[in-house]
Amino acid sequence: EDILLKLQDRHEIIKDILNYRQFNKLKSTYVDALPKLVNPDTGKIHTSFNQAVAATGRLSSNNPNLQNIPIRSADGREVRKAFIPRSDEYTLLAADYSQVELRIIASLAKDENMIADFKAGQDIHATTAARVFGVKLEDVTRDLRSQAKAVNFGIIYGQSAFGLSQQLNIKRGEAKEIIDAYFEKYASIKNYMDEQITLAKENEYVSTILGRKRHLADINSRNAIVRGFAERNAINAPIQGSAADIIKKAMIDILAAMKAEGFESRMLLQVHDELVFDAKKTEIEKLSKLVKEKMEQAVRLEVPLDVEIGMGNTWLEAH
DNA sequence: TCAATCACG
DNA sequence: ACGTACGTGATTGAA
Repeated sequence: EDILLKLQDRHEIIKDILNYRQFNKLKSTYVDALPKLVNPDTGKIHTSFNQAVAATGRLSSNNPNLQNIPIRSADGREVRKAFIPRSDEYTLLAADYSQVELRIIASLAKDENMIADFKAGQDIHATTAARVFGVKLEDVTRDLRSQAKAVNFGIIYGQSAFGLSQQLNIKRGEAKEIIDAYFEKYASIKNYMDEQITLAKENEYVSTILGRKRHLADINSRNAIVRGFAERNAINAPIQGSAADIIKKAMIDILAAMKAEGFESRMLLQVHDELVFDAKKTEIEKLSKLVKEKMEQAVRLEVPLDVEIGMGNTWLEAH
């Protein structure tokens, strides 16, 4: 798909190929498959959540996977509208962590610039653009913000100048300049990343904030390619895994409180940084407050955690 | 059984 | 010179 997108101007058939593939995916994986999975006894689709599959400590979902229901494309969003509350006495409530992985890296790295921006409630991709491109916050264009966003995401995964250049369709030299500027402005993040790799090489594992380990057997490999993968895992796993720790603790705290206080609402789904509830309308106010509080207070970081709550008659509307 | 593809965070 | 951004699951079609 990446390659076809880059070649789109070179032949008129490319858009049709991509379009066909998109519809084929939506039809086979969701539109045709999901209705067959409705349990006749409950009238609902029931998924499984796996606790010991993902190497970082995330949950995964299968039979069917309800963690990859479409949302990015307009046609895909039609599928999401099919997910609705149990009855008209209920509504769907979605609670999302905002920028949780960037908050975690800011906190773990103790990066004063990024911590200050999160504490001030700033638009983090915009402030990154201002710092990296050396412009005033009010002069950050849509394009600069979008580039800064790509860098922020790339950093979490240990992306190289080559990877960023491919992502942004720019020259490798330009990508290198952007990354150099980033690490100049966010020096603590560079230090943190180097530290994780050093720790990994010493211990053959890295750890999350709540102590989960990811073993990295290949971290001292003499094969540079194999080692490179392990080094990117050493950077990413503590971040992705700490986010998983945080939402898991929040889920436990929420469930305990809901039980103690006799809620009829139900926790339905977890999608990595989001929880979805079938919320009894009479409980909405109490439930939103409870969920937001438990998610934001699950752990104490150097920056506040921020949770956005939405409600609606479909899963799409709840966002 | 495996690779390719593409849906999500 | 090498390859180049992390983590998943479902579907399809060839081997």
